[in-house]
Parts: sequence; C-alpha cells; structure tokens
Amino acid sequence: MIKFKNNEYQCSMELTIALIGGKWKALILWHLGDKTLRYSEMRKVIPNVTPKMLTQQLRELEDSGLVKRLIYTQIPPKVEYSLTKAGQSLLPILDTMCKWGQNYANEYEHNMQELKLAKEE
Amino acid sequence: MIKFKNNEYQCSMELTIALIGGKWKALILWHLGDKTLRYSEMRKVIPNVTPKMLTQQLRELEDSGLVKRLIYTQIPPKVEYSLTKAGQSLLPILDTMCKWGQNYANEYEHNMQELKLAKEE
DNA sequence: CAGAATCCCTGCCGATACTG
DNA sequence: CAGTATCGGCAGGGATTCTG
Repeated sequence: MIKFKNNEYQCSMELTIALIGGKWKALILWHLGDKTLRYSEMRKVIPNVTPKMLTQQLRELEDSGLVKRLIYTQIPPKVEYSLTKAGQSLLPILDTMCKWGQNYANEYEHNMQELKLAKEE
Repeated sequence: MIKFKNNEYQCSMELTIALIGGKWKALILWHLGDKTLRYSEMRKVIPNVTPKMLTQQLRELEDSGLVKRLIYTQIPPKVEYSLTKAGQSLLPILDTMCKWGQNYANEYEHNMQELKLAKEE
C-alpha cells in the first residue's frame, strides 16, 4: 500500500496510471521525448486535442514534476515544454508500450484464431 | 496511424492505453500474473472493485484476447481466469510501471525540491 | 459462487467563443 | 501566441438488489 497526495494506492502501478493515464498524458510525454516543443507545436503534433485539454493535462504533468514549462516574457508570448529527468525516465516504458501496441495489432487476427481453436477442443 | 475495431489511433501507444487503461485493467492483469484466479479470489486481491466493474473489465480483457476464462459447468459454479500469451507479454511492461511508480514516490520530494531551486535561478 | 439488473451520478472530455 | 471562460454531453464508474 502506498499513499500519495491524499490518495491511497494498493499497488504503485496504480500511482503510475494516475500520473500518466487518461486520454492524453502518455501521448504528450511521448511526443515531447527529448525535444522541446512550444504550445502551438504540440497542437500540431496532437491535432485532436482541444486547447483546454492540452493546457489542463500539461499543468497536471507539471504538478507531477514530469514536464518543465519555460516562459519567455515577451510579446508575442512564447512557452516551451520539455521533459524533466523524471519525465525522461518514463520514455523506455512509453517506447515499450508503443511497440507492444503495434505488435498486438499485427498479431491480433492470428491470436484470436488460436484462442478460438483452443476453446473448441 | 493505426486502425483497430472501428477506432483510429494516431500512435500505437494510444491503442495500448485503450486496451489496458482505465482504473482496473492493468491491476487485474498484474494480479493475475502467471497465476490462475477464481472470480471470488480476484475480489479478495482487489477489494475496492465492485462485482459489476470486475465482470465488465474481465469481459473486455477477454474480448481483447488478453485474458482467458475457463468455466467449470458444475454447481456451485466455478470460473477461472488466467492470462493468454498476449496478456503475459504485457507483464514486463506492468512490472516496469510498478517499479517506476515506486521509485517516483520515493524520489518525489527530492525531485520537486530540485525543480524549485532550478526555477529560482 | 459468479454473476445480472437496475438506478444513479461524478468528472472527464469536448465545442465554442473570448483575451492579455 | 498561448492560453481562459463557459456550457454541456455522456460514458465510466458506483451502490444496491436479485438470480441460476
């Protein structure tokens, strides 16, 4: 059991899910990678996200210490996002998840066929 | 871009998230590991889950080909759940996520302190 | 024992318009 | 450019009761 910020988790994986789960967070982290992206650039690489959701998710990632936000006080405004060390430490996991999904999709038909045959025995 | 079951994903990681995301799925998979668990046993190891949610999530995992469901036609009923090969192939990821969460929680204070100092420069 | 059925509600997420 | 503000849908999740 693990406590963190007023929440209790049975397993530390629940914490991981709470931190990078949801529809956008993992995708944002993955697109950042070791690059630095401006807000408008993020909107281009993740075209489906609305400004509200993007801002909200970025703020939560910042609060978790996974993303850094660098503000240039100038006009027009400029803000750059990048991963912190903690954020970078997630990249191997995200990479593996990405590859797993790819492989899963490729083998889906084949696997389901096998399961079906096993069931009919 | 990747299409799967009437859904489109920008990245195969989105597919992975769709398959094992949500509040319970990863936890269910993790607890199964290489064991076989009965329905009632699963309720014990994941005490917070309601029967409705547990059944629903197990069915979705079964439809995805990640979990096997073995029914013993007897009275009283007995149903055993276990991971398929595809499900087992997720275990390394789940394991890494678990360790990452643990490590994140341990180093949180320290990391946040560092970020704060960096900001004040 | 292993669930199905029913009712209900929160909060995630989206669309659109507006602003320093 | 980098966001807020406002409104609102709806699906994910929950509590409780019932059944083969």
